[in-house]
Amino acid sequence: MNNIYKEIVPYLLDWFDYNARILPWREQPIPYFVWVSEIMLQQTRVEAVKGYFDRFITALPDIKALAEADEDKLLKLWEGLGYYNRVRNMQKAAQIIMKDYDGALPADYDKLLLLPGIGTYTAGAIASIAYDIPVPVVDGNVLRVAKRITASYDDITKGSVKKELWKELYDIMPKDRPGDFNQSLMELGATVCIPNGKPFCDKCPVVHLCRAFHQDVIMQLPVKPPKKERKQEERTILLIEYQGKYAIKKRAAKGLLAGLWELPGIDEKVDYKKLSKELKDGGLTIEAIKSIGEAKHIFSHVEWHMIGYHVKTGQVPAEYTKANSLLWVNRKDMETLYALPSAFSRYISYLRNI
DNA sequence: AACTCGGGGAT
DNA sequence: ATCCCAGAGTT
Repeated sequence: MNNIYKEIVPYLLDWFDYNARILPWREQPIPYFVWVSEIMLQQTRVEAVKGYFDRFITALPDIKALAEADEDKLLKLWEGLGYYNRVRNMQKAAQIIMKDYDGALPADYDKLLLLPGIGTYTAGAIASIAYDIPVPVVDGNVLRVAKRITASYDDITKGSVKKELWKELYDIMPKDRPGDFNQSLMELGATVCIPNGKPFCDKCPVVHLCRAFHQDVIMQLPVKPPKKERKQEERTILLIEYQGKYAIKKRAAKGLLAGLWELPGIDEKVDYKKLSKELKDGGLTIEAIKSIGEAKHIFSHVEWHMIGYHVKTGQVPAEYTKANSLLWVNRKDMETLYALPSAFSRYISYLRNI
């Protein structure tokens, strides 16, 4: 077997010894800490995670605390990180670990893989970093570095390509330092062999082995197919004020921003007149309606184009509150107790400045 | 295999 | 405005 990746191992380990970033979750490789950090890091940059990790493990210092945590508290700790099913799945896994594994993450790649929210990447990361088990990780960084080193034009979004790379790396894993090797590949991808912009090949410890560098095709790799366009959606966002409190609403348990809180609204853009009619039909007594501007929020595959209104009411029938499953909260509670995603930030900040 | 699921920083 | 990020689950 002629595996090109075997040659990079010593260079990457030596490089990692001197160039590893100092990160909060690297201070102690406690399995729970590794797990939390790896879940947070899924599709999320290191810089974004830094502000969340310490707060999370301080609030929920161990697996037992995570398993027993209140859902609103959990979501509030995750607010802004996105992909909220990550934290819900992590809690489900924590409950399974309490029940089946006596409160400790299993030191076994296949058992890790069975837990909710832990796929091939995260199982490999926990196994190698926390338990020194020689299994590889294949994330976006590893794919990019690997395809450049081999000057391969494989479509890295294909499962077969990821699977093949996993096997090739599995065969050359250094048994003494699997976690460091995996992290060195990702670290190289994040800091030297970067995705956007020109990589710093002059600082690369394996440039002498890099086929893309020698063929001068670095910027053409890795190969990914173009993504499809985002769906456009229009919404009206309402800041309904009643006796100094404002209405919020819990989103559906499935779909976008599942289970998070939101400002109530309408699934289309309505003008002053139509809004006025809709509210009156609902039984509200309106004292004033003020337009509070338009806003756009871009998700991965959807765009919201919003128009907002501040509605002051003199009377809200209990019927209306119930029919729309609203919760009335003051400004402070809205910001501190309930996870309101940043899609609404423009209107939340309007409220803050009243 | 294709879709869904967030948010933000760099370019 | 576009890309992509220490991906996983569902369809």
